[in-house]
Amino acid sequence: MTKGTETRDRILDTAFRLAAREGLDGLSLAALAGKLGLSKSGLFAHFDSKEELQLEMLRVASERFVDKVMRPAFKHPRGLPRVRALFENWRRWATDPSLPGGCVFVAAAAELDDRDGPVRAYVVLQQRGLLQAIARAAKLAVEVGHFRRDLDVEQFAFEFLAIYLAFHHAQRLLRDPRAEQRARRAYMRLVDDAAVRH
Amino acid sequence: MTKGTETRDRILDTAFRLAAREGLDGLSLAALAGKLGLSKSGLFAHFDSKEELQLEMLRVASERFVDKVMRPAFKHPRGLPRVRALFENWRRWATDPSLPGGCVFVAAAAELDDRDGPVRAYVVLQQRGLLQAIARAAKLAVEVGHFRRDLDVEQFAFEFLAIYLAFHHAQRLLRDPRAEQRARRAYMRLVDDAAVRH
DNA sequence: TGCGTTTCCGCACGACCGGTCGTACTGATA
DNA sequence: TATCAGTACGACCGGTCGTGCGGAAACGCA
Repeated sequence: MTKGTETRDRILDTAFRLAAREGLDGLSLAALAGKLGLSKSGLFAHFDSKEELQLEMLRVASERFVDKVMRPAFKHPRGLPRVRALFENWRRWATDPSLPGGCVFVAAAAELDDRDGPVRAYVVLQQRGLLQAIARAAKLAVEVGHFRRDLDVEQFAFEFLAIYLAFHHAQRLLRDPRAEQRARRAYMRLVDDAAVRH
Repeated sequence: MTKGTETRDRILDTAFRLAAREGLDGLSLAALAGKLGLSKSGLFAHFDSKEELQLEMLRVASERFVDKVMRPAFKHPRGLPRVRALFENWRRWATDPSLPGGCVFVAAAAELDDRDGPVRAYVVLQQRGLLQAIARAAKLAVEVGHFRRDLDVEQFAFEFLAIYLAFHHAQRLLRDPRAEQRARRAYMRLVDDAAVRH
């Protein structure tokens, strides 16, 4: 039991890294097995299908995301500090040098947007949850008095996500050295606008 | 020569539509040939390699983009009307029902962000040009007195693109019926902030 | 009408795809 | 010691991928 789950974890971890670079489809069983020093069939002993592997890998990615972005942010006090932590953690997530290849979910989102099936459904769920979490943090910032009372928190979440996507785009595709600065300025503008008028 | 270029155009047009749905890699010669009523080899007679086909297809996509988004926008008077037209045309481009599958460049951007080669180089060039065009339109809006003089027009372009990417995300992946409204509100906030204080 | 070029097809290739097969070694249980 | 689930192996399946080649049909000009 021990050895099995350990190998399974290794598989999912490697799959996670590989998928960030190659995408969900680009992740081939042969390449994954090769990188693991495993045979394709040895790999397959742990999963019923490639789709199941993709799903499990995305679940692992979600856990990591929660561990690295959400949970640490929610340890900061409600309101602006927490929103700021969310932004910084998230920005770091997209450029984590130990996890090269950018954000799996950004890649998956583009790949899956016109398809159907359980993998797409999972990514949609994850992204909706993410938007809700941002909106919740914004709502708390309203309640705590950092943001104005008439703030549309879902609109806030939409624009928050927008900054992240553009940052990812500028950083990974365009390799713009000013990407981080641009994202931070956009974030400041967003937060300034949401803040209570003084 | 006539028949040949005509077929070539048909190929590129169909490739363009297909690639929007399937991505650059997902676009397979067999599927493309099938949709064209051509054999794979007959199709291949027009291109030296798949990579060349991808490049040519992207060039066609760029032309279409210029035709449908940029050129009509630049017929509007300088300043706010032109910026607004840019936004509306672009939004329409991403949801054009006659071109299903979303924006090719968004799909390509996610696929190519970690690779190298001429296709990636072309997409990067195209995206940089796009950002420059937005920045130029913003600069004209400054000169015309619609935007404030201290506006960072490149920052404006970054945030303009951000809204588009988030709109694409919300529309195509999340299928959020409020996507358009969200994008428009974000646009208004961006333009309000860029406008001259009164 | 005839001829040369353009355009396309049939066919085959090697590589790789996701997936299955029977097999064998391991360590825990009985 | 016998049994058996867990784990991994190498060989192999049918299929699809991009690509190359030789020839036939259609075209455009004389």
